[in-house]
Amino acid sequence: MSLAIVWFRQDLRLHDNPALCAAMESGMKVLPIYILDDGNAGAWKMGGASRVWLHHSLHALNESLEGALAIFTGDAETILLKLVQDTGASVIFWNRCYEPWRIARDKKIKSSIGLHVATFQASLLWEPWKILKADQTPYKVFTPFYRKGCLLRDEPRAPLDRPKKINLTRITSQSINDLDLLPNIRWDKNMVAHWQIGEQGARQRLGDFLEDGFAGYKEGRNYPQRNNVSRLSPHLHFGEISPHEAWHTAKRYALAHRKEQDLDNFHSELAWREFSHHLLYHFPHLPEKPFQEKFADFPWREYDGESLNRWRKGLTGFPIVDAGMRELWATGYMHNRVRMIAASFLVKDLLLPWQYGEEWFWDCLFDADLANNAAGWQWVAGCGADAAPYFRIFNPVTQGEKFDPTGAYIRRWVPELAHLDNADVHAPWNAVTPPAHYPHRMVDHAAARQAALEALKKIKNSA
DNA sequence: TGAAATGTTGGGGCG
DNA sequence: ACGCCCCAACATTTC
Repeated sequence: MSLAIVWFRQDLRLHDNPALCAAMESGMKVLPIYILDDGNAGAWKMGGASRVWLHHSLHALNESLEGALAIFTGDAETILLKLVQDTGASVIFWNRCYEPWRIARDKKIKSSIGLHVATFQASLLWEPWKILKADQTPYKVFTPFYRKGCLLRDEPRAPLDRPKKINLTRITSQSINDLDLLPNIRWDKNMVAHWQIGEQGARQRLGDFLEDGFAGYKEGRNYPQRNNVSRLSPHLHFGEISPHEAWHTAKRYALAHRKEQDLDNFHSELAWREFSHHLLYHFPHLPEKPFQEKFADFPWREYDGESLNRWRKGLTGFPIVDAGMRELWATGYMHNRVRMIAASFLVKDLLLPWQYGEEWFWDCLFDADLANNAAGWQWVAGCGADAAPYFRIFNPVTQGEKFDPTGAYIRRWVPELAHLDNADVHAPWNAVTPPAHYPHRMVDHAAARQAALEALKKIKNSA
């Protein structure tokens, strides 16, 4: 009986897994594998938090596969060539990935492996190369991308069922623990307690979100202390649940509960994820270089380790910024509204290059995703496609008052401020007795805003 | 998926 | 009664 290899990558699930289904339908025995391929990732080797998540997610997947998941580490091409030779496998199935380095690597493998490779769409709702404007160039603005490019095409396919019985085969390989994904200093333990990692947890999370937080999503998703965001991002990144599943399950729920408005907004957020991947696919330098070329001359401040560290550790003296940075440190996640505020502070108040923030998020976020992270940072910095205009500068006090009106989010993550009343919790320097153990604000926002606008003038008129 | 500065309007206090 | 000022509330413009 011939053998099919199913190469799991960013699709660590059994439900709605087209590569796995195709392998099943082939009637062959199935060898499921995972390869940790750091060498080919270049500068974008997985960050610390991502590795922790991966460790647990692989364990969960392996359990679903009755312990049959074979583990390898090293150059994927070398490993696959040897594996095919050793096992006599006759076909490889995988679901497509979209980071530039993975595309290049997979393309190379396809041409060198010498046997049939079947690849599938599983991580995106629309393939980036299919969504083009009439002139065959990629969209650079979200709304037409989504409304004309995506919505006017076919609706995303319905998710596939989990295969009932998989004809698994086992080989000896490394174990997941050999991958050394957990840190030596165990900072990860409290972080993972906030999550249920793995396919089961991902499906549970979607269900809980629909029950507890979907109604009022449109409005509530901006308020970090509320339950109105899905928190699916790490699960989606690792493919523990597919975007198709999220799209259709939310739709079913929304139609049954008359929540069409919230559905539109939730779908639109899934589409922002599509848009980020679309941009990265068509503009592979997105993680390194400003999308708008004139920003190459932007007068960023010199590297300043002291300021950068205060931002990283949540010691800027601006409560909403510090709360976000500490939420990130403690949970591997930050609410989206707060990401925008904290990111804006780094690039506009501190005038430090967005790439510094991108690197920190890459290392700390459980949902660290090359496309989303790069597109998000460029958006905030004002140098991205369809970006916020540079002069749109967030005021951390105003944003805090608007989106955390009771200060509940700030009090949760910055306990030094918990005793302040609502009038002072967003601007503790105004308190009659400022908190003793909280840093004074590291910049004057009004002055920092002026400096940022000054800096903008230097590039405004260049092409 | 901003905020601040500037402009406009209209009600009320007051001489 | 009337004009004037003040200023909150809202709208528009600018960065």
